[in-house]
Amino acid sequence: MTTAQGARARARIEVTSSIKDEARRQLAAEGAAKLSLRAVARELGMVSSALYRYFPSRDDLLTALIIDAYDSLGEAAESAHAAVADTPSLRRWVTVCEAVREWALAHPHEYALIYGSPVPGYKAPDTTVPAASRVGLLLMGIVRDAHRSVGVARIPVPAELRPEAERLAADIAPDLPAEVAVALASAWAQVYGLVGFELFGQFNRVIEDRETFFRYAVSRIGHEVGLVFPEKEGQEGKEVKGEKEK
Amino acid sequence: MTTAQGARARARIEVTSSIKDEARRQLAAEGAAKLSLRAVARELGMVSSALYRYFPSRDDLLTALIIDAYDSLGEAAESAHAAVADTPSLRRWVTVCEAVREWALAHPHEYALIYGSPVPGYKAPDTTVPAASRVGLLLMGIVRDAHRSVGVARIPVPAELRPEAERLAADIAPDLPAEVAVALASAWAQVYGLVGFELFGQFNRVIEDRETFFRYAVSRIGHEVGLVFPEKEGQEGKEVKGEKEK
DNA sequence: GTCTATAACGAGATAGAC
DNA sequence: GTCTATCTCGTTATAGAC
Repeated sequence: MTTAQGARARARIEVTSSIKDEARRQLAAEGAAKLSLRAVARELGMVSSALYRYFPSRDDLLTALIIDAYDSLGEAAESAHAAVADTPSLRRWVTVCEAVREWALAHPHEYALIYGSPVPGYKAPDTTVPAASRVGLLLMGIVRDAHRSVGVARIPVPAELRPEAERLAADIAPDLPAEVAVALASAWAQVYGLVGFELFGQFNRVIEDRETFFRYAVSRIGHEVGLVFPEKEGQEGKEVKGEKEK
Repeated sequence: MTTAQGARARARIEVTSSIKDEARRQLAAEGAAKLSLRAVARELGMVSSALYRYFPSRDDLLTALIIDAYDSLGEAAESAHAAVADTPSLRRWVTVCEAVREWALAHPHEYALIYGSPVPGYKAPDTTVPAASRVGLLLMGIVRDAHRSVGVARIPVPAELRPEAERLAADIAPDLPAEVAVALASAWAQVYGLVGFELFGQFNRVIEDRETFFRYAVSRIGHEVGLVFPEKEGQEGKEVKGEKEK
C-alpha cells in the first residue's frame, strides 16, 4: 500500500520535474511569452491534456518555474555565503553579490524570467514571495550582523524620505535603523542593475573585464550600506569617516 | 516634380509611422516576442506583403521601434536637462535620472524593449548604438562639466581594475580620469537597476513612496560619481557618520 | 519607379470531432 | 488519446495600378 503510493508519488515527482525541465529548455529557446503547454507535451511524447494533471494551467507552470528559479538563485547565494560566514561583512556582501552574478550568467533565461521584463498576461501570485525574498533576506542578514557588531555607517535620509524609511524598516527590517533599511533596498536594486546591464547586453563594447568591474562596483555599493573591512576602518579616505577602531 | 516627390515622401512617412504606431500597440498588448507583421498589416487594413516596402523584415521593424524608444527616452532626458543646465551638477544629475524614470513609467513596454530581457531570436544591429548612447553621453557630460569646474572626487580604483579603467576611459570618456569613468559606468547601471526594480514589480510591497525614494537613491549615486552641490564641497565627510555599539 | 494585391510555401499552433 | 481541418506566422514571387 504505502509502497504503491510511494511509487506513484515518486512517479509523479519525476514526471513533474521532466515537464519543468522541458519547459526550461523552451524558455531558453523561445522565451517565456511563447511557453506553450502543447509544445512541452509534444516534446515529452505526452498529450497536452495529460499535462493538466500536473499543472492546471500554463500560468501555474510558469509560476513553478519562477519559484524554482528564485530558489535556485537563493540557494546559490546562501551556499556561497556559508563559505565566508565568518569573514568581515564587506567580504560576505561581495561574495553573495558575485554568486548572484555567476548564477545569472549560468542561467540567463531564468534570470530574465524572474528579474527581466514581465511576461505579458501573467500575474505572479503571492506564493512566489518567500522564494523571491531569499537573496534580499540574506543581504539583510549581513547588514544586520555588521550593524550589531562593529556598527554600520548611518547616512541620514532627508526629511521627505523619513516617513517612508520608517515604514520600510518596520515592514521588512525591524532590527535595522531606518536609514540603513533604505540604503539596503536601494543597494539591492543597484546590484541588480549591474547584473542586468551585463546580462542584457548594455555593457557590450563598454565594459570588458566584467568580473573585476563587478567586484569593484558591488564593494562600493556594500560600502554605501555601511559595510567595511574592520581592519581597514579609518583608511577609507573621506568617503566614510567612521570611528577608528583597532 | 518636387511636389509629387514630396507627396510620395510624405505618404511614405505617414504609412511608416502608422505601422510603427500599430506595432507599438501590439508591443504593449502581447510583448515584443509576439510582434507579428501580419497582425500589424491586418489591423491597418493592408496586406502583409505590402509592409515589406517599409520594413524588409520583422526584425527591421523591431529595430526601428528600439531606435525610436531610445531616441524618445534620450529626448526626454535631454530636454529635462536643458531646463536645469545652469544649476549645480548634482541637481542636473538627479533631474536627468528623474526624467529617465518618468519616461519609463510612461512607456513601460518600450522601456522593457530596450532595457528588459532580450527578444528571443533578435540580435540588435549596430545602428542602434547612437540612439542607445544618448542618455549615457548626457550623464557623462554632467560629470565632465563637474570635473572641469569644481573638480569631482576621485575614488581610487584597485590595482586589478586599473587596466580596465584606463581602457574604458580611453574608449568612451577620453576627457575623464579613469576612476571617474568607471564610477560613471557603474552609476548608470545602478540607476537602471532602480528604475527596473520599480517598473518590473520588485518594489511591490517593499517601497511605497517610490518617487521620493528614487530621488534620494540617485542623488546618493550622483554623489558616488563625485557630484556635489558646490556649496557643500569639502563637507562630504560630514554626511557620513559611523556608529558603533560594543 | 513606387506601391499594393494575390497567391503560395513550409512551418507551426489550435480546436474539436472521433 | 488521436486525427484532421483550419487557423497562424514570416517570407517570397508575381502581376498589375499609379
